[in-house]
Amino acid sequence: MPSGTRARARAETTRAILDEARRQLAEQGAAALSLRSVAREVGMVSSAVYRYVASRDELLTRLIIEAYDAVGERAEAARDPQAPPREQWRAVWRAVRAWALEHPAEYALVYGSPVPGYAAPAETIPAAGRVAMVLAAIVAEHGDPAAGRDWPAVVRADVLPAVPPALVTPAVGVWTQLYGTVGFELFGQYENVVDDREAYFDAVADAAATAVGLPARRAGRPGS
Amino acid sequence: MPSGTRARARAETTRAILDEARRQLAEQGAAALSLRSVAREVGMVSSAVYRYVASRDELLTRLIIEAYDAVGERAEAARDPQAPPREQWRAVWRAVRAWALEHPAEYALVYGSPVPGYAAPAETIPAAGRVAMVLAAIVAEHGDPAAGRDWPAVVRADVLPAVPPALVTPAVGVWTQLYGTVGFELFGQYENVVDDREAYFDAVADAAATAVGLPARRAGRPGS
DNA sequence: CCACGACCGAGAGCACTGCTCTTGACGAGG
DNA sequence: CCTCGTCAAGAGCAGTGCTCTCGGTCGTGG
Repeated sequence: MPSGTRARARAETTRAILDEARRQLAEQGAAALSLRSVAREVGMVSSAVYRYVASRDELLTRLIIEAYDAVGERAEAARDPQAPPREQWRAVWRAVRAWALEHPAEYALVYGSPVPGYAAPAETIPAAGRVAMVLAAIVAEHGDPAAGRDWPAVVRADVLPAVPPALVTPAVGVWTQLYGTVGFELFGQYENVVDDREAYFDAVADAAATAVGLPARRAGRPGS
Repeated sequence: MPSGTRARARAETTRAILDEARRQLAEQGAAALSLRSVAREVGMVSSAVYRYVASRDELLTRLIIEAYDAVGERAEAARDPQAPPREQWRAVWRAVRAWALEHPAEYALVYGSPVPGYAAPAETIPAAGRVAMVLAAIVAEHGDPAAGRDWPAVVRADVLPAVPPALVTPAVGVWTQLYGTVGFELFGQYENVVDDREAYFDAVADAAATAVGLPARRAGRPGS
């Protein structure tokens, strides 16, 4: 049985290491993250942090999971199930974009090109799907299957069980578009191209909503 | 005036360095690219390569430009201006995907998250636009401006002068979608999600063609 | 209550990296 | 022919990930 005192101290040190690592990640990016400098900042010698983190890769894995969870939480919090479908949709999209703009290095770590020699381990998978699940829930509840009639069924049916089969493929498409758009903005591809980034992003989100058959915004108030 | 013999030897050594660097990039990714190991493989000592390449960053910059040019060339070659618009479109999309699948590390270098501390210098800009120009040419020639009526005008009009103003914003959107889709496939996001990658990709390409108002594929032969 | 043993931090060390500076040789141009 | 620019080589600095060993400390089982 863990000792209590011992375990608490250990948890605190681990937290300090992870926090400092995330700080450095945010400031200089993933490749510049050095175990030695984390150790220095935390006040240990480099070999000591290996008692808490097996390797630099494992440190990155932990940061990846925390990042997935953070953006997933934001997306979940942004969704108001009472609001009209398209408003829910836009809120979630905006939440992902906002988080990405606030945490560019973490976003790059998670959705950018993988660090060479590093393959995302299996334990990242559940955390990775949280945003997708939020979007899928909106599609499942309000999507019109007719919107998917031009799409072939090339996606595994079981990945989004709640979504009407006809909408699964376009849903994957718009999921891709969300991250593609955020990534392009974040990595500077829209520099000197897109003027009003917010308006552009909202327009893409709206087109995506249409692609998965969310009902058009009504002029009157909903529920009439 | 350059000496001729001298200049030729210099050009050959430079090529050997760049080739070996690209080989290592392809095998182990950008972060694993080491100037020292390039030097070893080329048969020089590490300090000697600094006569040809100012720094590791400059080496990466050169590789980026070569990669942009390679994929741009492929895209240009894939387009047959005589073919029906949607066929041109699909051929270019497929060319980009094929190149990316053949050169994943180079694709990641160019379109993935930027290497930290590294800002793409200005000399990469012209090469970067080649694929976009090919797609823009198709849109300019065959796109129906009516397809852009739901899009706000939030993109600088001068980036794609040949494209009808109403289509500029959706064109940027589908340009994003191309790289988002290729990137997701390449970086493993479609693992256990998308079964038939080719069919999925073609479907996305076709939806994109519709978004920029390319005429629907006719049943009869064109030109009747 | 106390000794044992798990745990932990420190330090040295290995192999590697990017980059700089100095030294010596070679060969093309004046 | 001889000078001077160009080039390869080597040593060296500061940094990295990671391993191993050595003492000390502190919680826990007897």
